[in-house]
Amino acid sequence: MQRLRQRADFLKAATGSKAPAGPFVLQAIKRDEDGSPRIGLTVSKKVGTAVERNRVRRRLREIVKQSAAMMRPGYDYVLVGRRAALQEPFARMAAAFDAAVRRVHAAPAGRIAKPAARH
RNA sequence: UCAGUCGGCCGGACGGCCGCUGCGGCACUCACCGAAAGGUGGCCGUGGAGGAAAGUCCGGGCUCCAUGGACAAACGGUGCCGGAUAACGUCCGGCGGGGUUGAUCCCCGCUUUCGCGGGGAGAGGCCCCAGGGAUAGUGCCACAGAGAACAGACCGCCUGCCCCGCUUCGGCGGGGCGGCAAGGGUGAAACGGUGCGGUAAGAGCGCACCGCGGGACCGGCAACGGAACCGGCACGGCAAACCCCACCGGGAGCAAGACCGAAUAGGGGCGGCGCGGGCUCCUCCUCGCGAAAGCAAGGAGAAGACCCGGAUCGGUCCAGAUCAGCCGCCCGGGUAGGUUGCUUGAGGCGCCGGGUAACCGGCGUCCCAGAGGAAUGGCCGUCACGCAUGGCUCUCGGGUCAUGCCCUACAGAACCCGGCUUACAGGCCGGCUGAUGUG
Repeated sequence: MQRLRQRADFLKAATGSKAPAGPFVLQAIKRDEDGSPRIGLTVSKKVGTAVERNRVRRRLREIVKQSAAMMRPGYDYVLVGRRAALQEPFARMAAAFDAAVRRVHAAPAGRIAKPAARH
């Protein structure tokens, strides 16, 4: 899984479709070519101290690893960590990520995808 | 054994599955991304957070910039002495001062004695000290109080002298001239403290003890300590107010710096094209001379080469300055981006030696994180530890079992070292002090 490293890639992904969940926000955008999917993680200082930010980053990265098959080639994904990712049970977070990937591809680019039938 | 305090150390262990990243080896010379520089991708082995990685408060290394050298000025910092160190505001050893506790000793009063009360000195323990200079100068010392830095007499005390009244002739009361600074009161601080003598009352006026100032000489590398003797006692505090003295300091920081290097814009050079003018070869027309070849004049068109060039500024000229179309190639600077700097270092460990110690020396041995939208992890099992609840037991301190929780406190390297400061669940070791128990 390739990672995003350039600031320009992150800014471009922010203009794509978005899927907010509790512990994170998923953004996705189609690239010009059909290479393997790329993923970037954003965990700002608002989330907490360096220790907490690192932990959020690691848990999100692990979820991405487990659900790598769902991601489509030619897409760039950016995962914005939220503070809830510190405490959320791992299995629930993984399920939320799978749902977010589906939502982000169902919605037209530029629109915010609503959570599907929240109950 | 427990408590307090000081110092040092550790800060979950083992295992399974799946990953990340540095290095080494082997494959691949292939695929992908990129204009390029360069990057990504396989398998095996191996390394992979801290005592504070934190705050960024000091000190260095390293890099670039500035600077002719030295000194001074300015600004900032440090400030007892000696040592350690690359250096420090750090560390070690020593000295001094203050606070608290206080063994012991001294003085005075009462007491037959035992002893009681008041005052003073003070070994030792613990804690604190921005601990140079107040005779270099300037400034400040509020309020209260009579008087506060060449200080004072409000209340008060005194019958020494004078006057008045009374008198039981002892004196008493009032006023004045004077004397005093002991007591009251104010204050952070009142021209040393306590006691005795002395006196009208008092006062270092005299004396004892204590304090204070000077001090030959002695000890110590020094800070400083001791001290014969002298002086009846003065010379206040604040430098964390300015200031003076001594010493130290150029600035910015790995986003330092070095190398590679697009697109676009801009810079320089070379070449070409285009525009205007001049001259001319040439072509055509008209006319003249000539027998002809040809010569000559005018007009029109016009290729190549050559020469000159425009605009603005300035009254004009010269000189000058600035600006100036299109295309191609080359060059240099440089942005994004990439690579590097990047981990072997005032390094860790062990032994020996020196030193009270901080620390230093010698020998041996080891290589111990190097990311970059930022690796060092995710999930799980067992055990240990902790907490909560419940059961059982019980010598009432605990022990044991089950379940649950946190799967752990503070906290995540960002160029590298030495310190300081701050945060920290729980645990281990040692020194000192005290209490208790046993022999």
